[in-house]
Amino acid sequence: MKQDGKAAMNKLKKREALMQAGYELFTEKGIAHTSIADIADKAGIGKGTFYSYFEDKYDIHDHIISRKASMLFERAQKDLEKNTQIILLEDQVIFFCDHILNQLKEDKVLLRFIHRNLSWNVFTDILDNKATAFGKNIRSLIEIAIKRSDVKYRDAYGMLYLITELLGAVAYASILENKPKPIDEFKPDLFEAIRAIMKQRELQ
Amino acid sequence: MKQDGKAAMNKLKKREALMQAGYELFTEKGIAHTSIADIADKAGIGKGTFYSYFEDKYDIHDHIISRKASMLFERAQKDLEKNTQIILLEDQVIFFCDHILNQLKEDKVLLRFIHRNLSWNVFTDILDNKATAFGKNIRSLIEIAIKRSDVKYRDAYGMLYLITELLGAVAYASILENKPKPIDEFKPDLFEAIRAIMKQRELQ
Amino acid sequence: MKQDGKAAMNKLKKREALMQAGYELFTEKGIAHTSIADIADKAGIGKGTFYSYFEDKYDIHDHIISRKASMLFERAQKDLEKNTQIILLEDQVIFFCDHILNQLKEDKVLLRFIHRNLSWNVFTDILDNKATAFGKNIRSLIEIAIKRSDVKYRDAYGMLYLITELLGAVAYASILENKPKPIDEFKPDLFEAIRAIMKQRELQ
Amino acid sequence: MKQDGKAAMNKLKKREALMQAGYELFTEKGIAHTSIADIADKAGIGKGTFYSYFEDKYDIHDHIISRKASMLFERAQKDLEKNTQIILLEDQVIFFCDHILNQLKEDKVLLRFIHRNLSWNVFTDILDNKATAFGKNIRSLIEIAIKRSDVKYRDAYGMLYLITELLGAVAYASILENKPKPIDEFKPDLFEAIRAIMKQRELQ
DNA sequence: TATGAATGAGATTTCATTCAT
DNA sequence: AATGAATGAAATCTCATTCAT
Repeated sequence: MKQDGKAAMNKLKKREALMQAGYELFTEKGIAHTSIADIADKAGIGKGTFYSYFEDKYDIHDHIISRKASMLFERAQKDLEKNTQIILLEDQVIFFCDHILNQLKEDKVLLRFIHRNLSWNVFTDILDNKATAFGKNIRSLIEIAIKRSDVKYRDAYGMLYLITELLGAVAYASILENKPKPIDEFKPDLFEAIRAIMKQRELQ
Repeated sequence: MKQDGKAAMNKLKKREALMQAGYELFTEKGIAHTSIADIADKAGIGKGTFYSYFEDKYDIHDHIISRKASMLFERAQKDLEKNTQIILLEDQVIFFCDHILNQLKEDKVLLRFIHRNLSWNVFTDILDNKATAFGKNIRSLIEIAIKRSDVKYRDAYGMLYLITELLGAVAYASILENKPKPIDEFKPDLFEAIRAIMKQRELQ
Repeated sequence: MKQDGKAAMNKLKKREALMQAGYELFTEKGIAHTSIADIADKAGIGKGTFYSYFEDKYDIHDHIISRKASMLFERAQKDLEKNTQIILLEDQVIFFCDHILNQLKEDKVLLRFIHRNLSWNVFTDILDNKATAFGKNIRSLIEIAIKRSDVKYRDAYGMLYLITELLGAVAYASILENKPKPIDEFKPDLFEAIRAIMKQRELQ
Repeated sequence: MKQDGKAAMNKLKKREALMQAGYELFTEKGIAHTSIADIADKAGIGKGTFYSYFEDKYDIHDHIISRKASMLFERAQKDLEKNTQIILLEDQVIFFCDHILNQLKEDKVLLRFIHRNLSWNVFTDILDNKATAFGKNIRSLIEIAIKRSDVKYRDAYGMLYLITELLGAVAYASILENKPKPIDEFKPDLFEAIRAIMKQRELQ
């Protein structure tokens, strides 16, 4: 196990390269038509080497989803922090959702990738993910926001989960296929729905 | 035209056998690990014969989804029609959702199968599906319900789609993994969210 | 399972071709350096087809051993039947052993192949093998020989097994490496040893 | 020359560890399904380091066989020396064989390992093996025994080889599978066969 | 000297698809 | 029309060997 810093760094880089290659290929061709050889080739890494990093293509797929979804949330969180004038939790949630929809609209490849791959497990993974660029994980940031909020909500986490799922479920068809409407027309509906859900969970 | 009734019946039976076999295998092992040979074998049909019924495993998969989701909706619709005392559209929607959740709770195999497979396309397919047991398709039934309702809603179809997606997105983790809560505890939250969404879309 | 004669015949021929190819390759290069592709190629059969006949290369290897050892015994048995003037069971056994050694001396490839692969299981397989060219299996022929013999032996089958093992154990080094002596010099020793073993098991 | 005693000891220990690991793995999974990585891992030694001790897995396999077979013979020889009252060479041989069978009965792993791996070459290797715990090698001990014996045998070494082979050929199926009989029932037969072989080679 | 990450040749294995029967 | 044997491309996966550290 004696591993100097350089070697460890190199391993991380290779892992990164594999995930990036996998991400591109999975979105281009789908997991069914992507082979491990494809991924290794694109990453500039030997085929056999793949197996010291991931078990199989489903394993790397899972890891990429967590990673990508984390980044999505992190970026939204980061920008939210900059907008210190948004005070109400309800407004913060809407800002967050809007931010994510905008990211997905800009990065349709990403959208195609995480589509229908958000789940409760991934959601909690993200919340607790220590491997973020921030010092703090997202869960603790959310906790702070909930605490600071004057308005309190019944089971706030459950509520956020519900909202996340709704967002994920709806984004794909709207952004990529304009169904039932193009995302910019759909947003008002969606945000109203989200506000309605939150309102109805307000305590007192 | 030289196809007698018996032969046609036989063809239908084989198609049925293939779909049932596919349904079981896809649920057990996932589409990635199910081969056409597996399906044909389980259906007791020659491998080559598969191709006279479906193009490939993705084709049969799509058909099974439509079929299963249709049945899910049909049963709920049927029971709804029996309960003539439920008059408000909002209550009808809740009844419908509850019915579907109950079905999925009883038939976890079905849940596992349709999980992540509902989409706008499937949704509209179902609405227009002529191959139902009813004389009328579901869309026309919904149209009638909307027309009869005293309360009118902004973009009723979009609203129903939203609700469907929310339902599908949330059912899996709740029923199978009790996350974030067991479905029976989660239902009140969910139904309140749905009512909130509807309320906020009421016209006038 | 409806398989006409022609198709069944064809399957048998393919099986035969695979076994012959396997036999040649295993003796040329050893099992470790023979791949399934090699075998299929040499047999003029698709690589994938191999798997409808045998599980893996160890499976076909076992089948070839049984087959080849059977043939070895069958030929010896056949020639023994022709020599009706050899009456004593002891002489028949020696004739049998001599015949086998001669066959192995002539067919060193075969020797190399069955070397250290005779075991009690293979031995009994051979005795009961119905798939011989004869109408009768070897066991029943031996039974007849034992019954006819005036001299009776204690546990005749165990005795034959012992002799077979001794023969198999010794043949390789002697025929192929002249160790401890060339086979023709070694035979007298060996046959005397066999006669000694038999003598000492005579009853009465 | 700059190799101090400690380093040399360490090398020996590693060699030992590799052989022990190889022994266990070869017995468990067979040589075909054991990789060099497996052996090095189990020995707690780097994969690359394997190559400073052995050429490949066949090389280490050979060394283990010699080693294990040597130990088997050595132990039998040692105990034979203690029993000074066994005077006749024939009795000594039987004692020796009995001792070996008992060892194999107690150590079925060892039996499984050396099964089908005894050969004339291994036999002579053992006889001349200088790397035994004794000061003297086994061959010289046997020579002494032969010289001392009043009864003389035709080609004594060839005779011993024959007996060794018979023993090896028969031990496996009898001890592990009780075929054709459990070893304790089979022993009388076997020993009588051995005595018969020896008797018949007595000179004068 | 020892290590183990990396390699890629080559082995095994799967399976969609064809096609003679 | 139905079959399932045959195919071989392409996938997965293994592992002996090298070599920078």
